[in-house]
Amino acid sequence: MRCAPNPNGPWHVGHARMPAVIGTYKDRYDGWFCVRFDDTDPETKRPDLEAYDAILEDLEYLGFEPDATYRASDRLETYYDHARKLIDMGGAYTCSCSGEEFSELKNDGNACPHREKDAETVLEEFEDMIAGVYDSGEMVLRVKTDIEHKNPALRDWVAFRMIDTPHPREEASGYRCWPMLDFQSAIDDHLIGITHIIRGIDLQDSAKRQGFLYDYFGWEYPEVVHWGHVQIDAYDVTMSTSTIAELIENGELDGWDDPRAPTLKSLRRRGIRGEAIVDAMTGLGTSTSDVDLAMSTIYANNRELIDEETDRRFLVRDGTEVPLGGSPPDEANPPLHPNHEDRGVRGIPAGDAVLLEPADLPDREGRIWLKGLGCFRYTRDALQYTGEDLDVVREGEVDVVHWVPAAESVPVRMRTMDGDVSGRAEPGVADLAADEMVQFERVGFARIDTPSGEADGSEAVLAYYAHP
RNA sequence: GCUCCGAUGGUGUAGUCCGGCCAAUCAUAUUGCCCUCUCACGGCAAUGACCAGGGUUCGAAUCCCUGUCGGAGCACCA
Repeated sequence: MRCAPNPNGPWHVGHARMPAVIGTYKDRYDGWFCVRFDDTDPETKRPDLEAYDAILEDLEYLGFEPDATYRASDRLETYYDHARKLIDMGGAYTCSCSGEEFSELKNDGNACPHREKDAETVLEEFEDMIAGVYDSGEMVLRVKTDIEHKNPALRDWVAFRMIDTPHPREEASGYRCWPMLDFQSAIDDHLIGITHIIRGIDLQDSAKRQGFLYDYFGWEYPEVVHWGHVQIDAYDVTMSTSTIAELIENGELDGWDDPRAPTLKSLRRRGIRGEAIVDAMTGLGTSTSDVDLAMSTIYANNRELIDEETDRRFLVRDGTEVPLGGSPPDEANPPLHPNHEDRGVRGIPAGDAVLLEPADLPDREGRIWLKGLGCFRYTRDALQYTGEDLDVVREGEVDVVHWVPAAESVPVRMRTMDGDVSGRAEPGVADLAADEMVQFERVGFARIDTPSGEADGSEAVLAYYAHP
């Protein structure tokens, strides 16, 4: 099987579907899969030189390693050779009709005058195309199919056209005569030995178009499955590489890994495992109708992967400072993980005042349980320690909330899909290393991106929010 | 206009080929209860779907027709 991306940027979440499915099938049925960059349009779908590696990196993040990697732009001579053979068989002709002219003839089921040229002339003109004698738009090579075919989309389609703009890859920059996807892909799929093709419904007619080529060459066409488009809820930004690139260009997004961007790099930075995405994608199956993937499915998968191994911490967002009174304990020692007492506890000094999330501030004379510390009554703008037993929590009389000391907490900047959040975390968070995951209790899972003091000019720990 | 394709709960999916075991599977989401010093994890429960209408049949989610809705192609894009 193959994954044939157009290298025009790093992958968005939807791109994960192809490797997820074919990679999973490969593992299940002892198969083989390659990545083939279909970079045969240096102009309208101009490849981005950095995208080749970016895509391979995204693939690695998802947990797959291709058995081989190809670039169509390395293989022009192969395509030319097959075109020559096709011309010899009388299966193609050079055509200088304008797109409009031809389209009109074609829609009426009429052949253009160039269709009946003899193979020799066609070959000569094709060699001129390769030599770059023509300018863009002057000449194309068409595959002779059936000009009266009931589906107009299949009638005498273009196999090669002239493009004046040089290819961005230096190795391919000399070519001017480029194959269209249907020709390139058809030849490659056979030569590479692809047995099964999965592609989008936008390419529904491709197999039928390419079938004419396979018939000329006497080849057998691979099995094809078409699937619909995937949409993902939870994002304001469209899943389109060019749209995302534009938003980055004009500064609305910080980059491909901005948490608001629906890209794999973004999910990766938030600490979501590739496996969680792959499982969600394979769960979509391969139906031909369009599907909506709920981000909550990816989150649920990820939570299952990381919950047991992720330690707990406190983070208070936009904290309100409240003084403490009544001689509470000096320090709280909640466990690092409630299901794993053996991992030990964290030490959180209480100090004279704490920060609470505004929504957690109790009503006047109301009681609240600061987790790990004890029960307090909110009186005269201060929290007075009541010394009550944990039973008040067990009885459900008092709500348990998270908190941090006002003095000894560490500043945190947490980037989320909905914008940045600033807050303060318990002291231990300052010692966490980059890439560690934490669960901020009652807030959610997050990935430590940059430890305190390491970010440029910032004392704050930089974290990326993953999900609840 | 011409040509393809599709339609199962909020979302995804199984079942459709070879009609009965489907008063429809599983997951996720939502709600409630239990557990818990987290609104995490875990346990239990509830809500919730075969696009519509005809036909064939003893019997239709499954086969046929029509309609409705949705998607795609008819590019010198991929």
